Amino acid sequence: MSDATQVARIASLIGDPARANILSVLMDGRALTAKELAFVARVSPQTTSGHLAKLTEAELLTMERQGRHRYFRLASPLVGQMLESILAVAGPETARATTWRGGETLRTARTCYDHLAGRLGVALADSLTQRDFVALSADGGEVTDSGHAFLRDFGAEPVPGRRVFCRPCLDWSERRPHIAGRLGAALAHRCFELGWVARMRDTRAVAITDAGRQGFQARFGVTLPG
Amino acid sequence: MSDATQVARIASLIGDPARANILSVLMDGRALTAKELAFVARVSPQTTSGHLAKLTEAELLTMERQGRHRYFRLASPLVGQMLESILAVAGPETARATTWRGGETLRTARTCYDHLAGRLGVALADSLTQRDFVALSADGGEVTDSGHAFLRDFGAEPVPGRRVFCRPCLDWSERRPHIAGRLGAALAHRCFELGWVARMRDTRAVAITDAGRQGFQARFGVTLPG
DNA sequence: CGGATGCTTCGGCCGCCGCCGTAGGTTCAG
DNA sequence: CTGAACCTACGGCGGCGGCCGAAGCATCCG
Repeated sequence: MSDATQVARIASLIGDPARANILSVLMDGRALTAKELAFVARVSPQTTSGHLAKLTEAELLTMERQGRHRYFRLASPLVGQMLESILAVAGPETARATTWRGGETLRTARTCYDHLAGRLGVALADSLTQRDFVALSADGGEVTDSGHAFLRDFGAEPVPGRRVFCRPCLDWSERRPHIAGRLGAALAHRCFELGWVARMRDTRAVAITDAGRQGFQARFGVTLPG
Repeated sequence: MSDATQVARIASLIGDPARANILSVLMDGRALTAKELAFVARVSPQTTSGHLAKLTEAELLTMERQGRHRYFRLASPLVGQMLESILAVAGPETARATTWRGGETLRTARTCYDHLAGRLGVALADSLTQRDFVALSADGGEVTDSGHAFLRDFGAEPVPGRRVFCRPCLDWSERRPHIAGRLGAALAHRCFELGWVARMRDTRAVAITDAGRQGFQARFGVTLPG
């Protein structure tokens, strides 16, 4: 089976509006039940069940039983990365379209699978790059010695693992890279831990708290609009 | 309209096997005619025309008229990046092979339809241009008198035919033009004939031989890394 | 145990879309 | 001007696949 056939197989799965809704809402890395996903997909639970079976079969999602609930989440960061790259292509259209509820909030700060994106994510990447803590290239990134010290001090030392350490991820709304990979995940985790940002319901947008505004200014030199 | 709807719109376009074939074969940055694309898509020209219209409408492809031909290419590197990320999900083993094993080799030298591309292809174009053997413009190219003499001496006189004689082809990895058309084909053919380059299995990458390294240096003034 | 909840399977309906044949517009060669 | 090559527009056919109602398992609760 050729590469193109595989691409078509995956893309046709994402190409259905109901399934695209499901995948999009799972992009923040959370795990949701079939019923919740039926709601966001705006189709009946029966139909949703079929969609989820297909997505799981294709290894775009993973499922874990928990009592009588079934929780679904993206199978890997690769899937989130793929969705993000499709958004990057579809993005200009979205930007041209009328602003919808939450649009501006999403552009300010949101989660991208397990790291921070939007203006906040890009600003953090800029800050780290400008201070020579991180060197970003087209297809990878490295943390400098002083960068490691800064991260240790900040409390965001990435956990060891096989996953790529630091990777630039093109931001669909800002059209500039933010930091993904284990480093991106660690940064985001620490920001949530410090209460600098907080998840919002039913959206990937995150709220920046007052403490966050002060913290991002003090530690990263990033000034965010109040 | 939500971002998920946009994702579905783009993905459903890619989700058709014929269109996936078209996009995949264009991933190397070449521009192909509708007829050629009909062949790779394995559907009739009429059907292909419809597909190409949709892909162009969605700004995944761009089209330029050239006489009675219509050349199609990917609208931007973002589109190629998106396709790669889908491929990364579709076949981790396949993607790793293309990205890692062949990545650097592909960038160094590869075939683009029937001519040479990558750093080698761009370097040859630069050499011919700099010596006033070839004059490249945005939508075509001409060979000078001294250029014809050089080519005759080199043994790469293009065969007569209706096909475009000399055409700049934007190089996917280098983002600079290399030489396509009958001239590009003749050059590539002669390089293979001289044993300067050799095809590799299951990839568009080509290997540059030791004889090639010396030859490219002597005849074209092109120095290639060992 | 019986009812409620979460989820899946099955079956049938229906609309969308990919496909090609025919026909027509445009460009180029002789 | 004639014929050929390239591409597109239109119409009708056929099948894939999304959708829901009804029914069937699994799990939890009282």
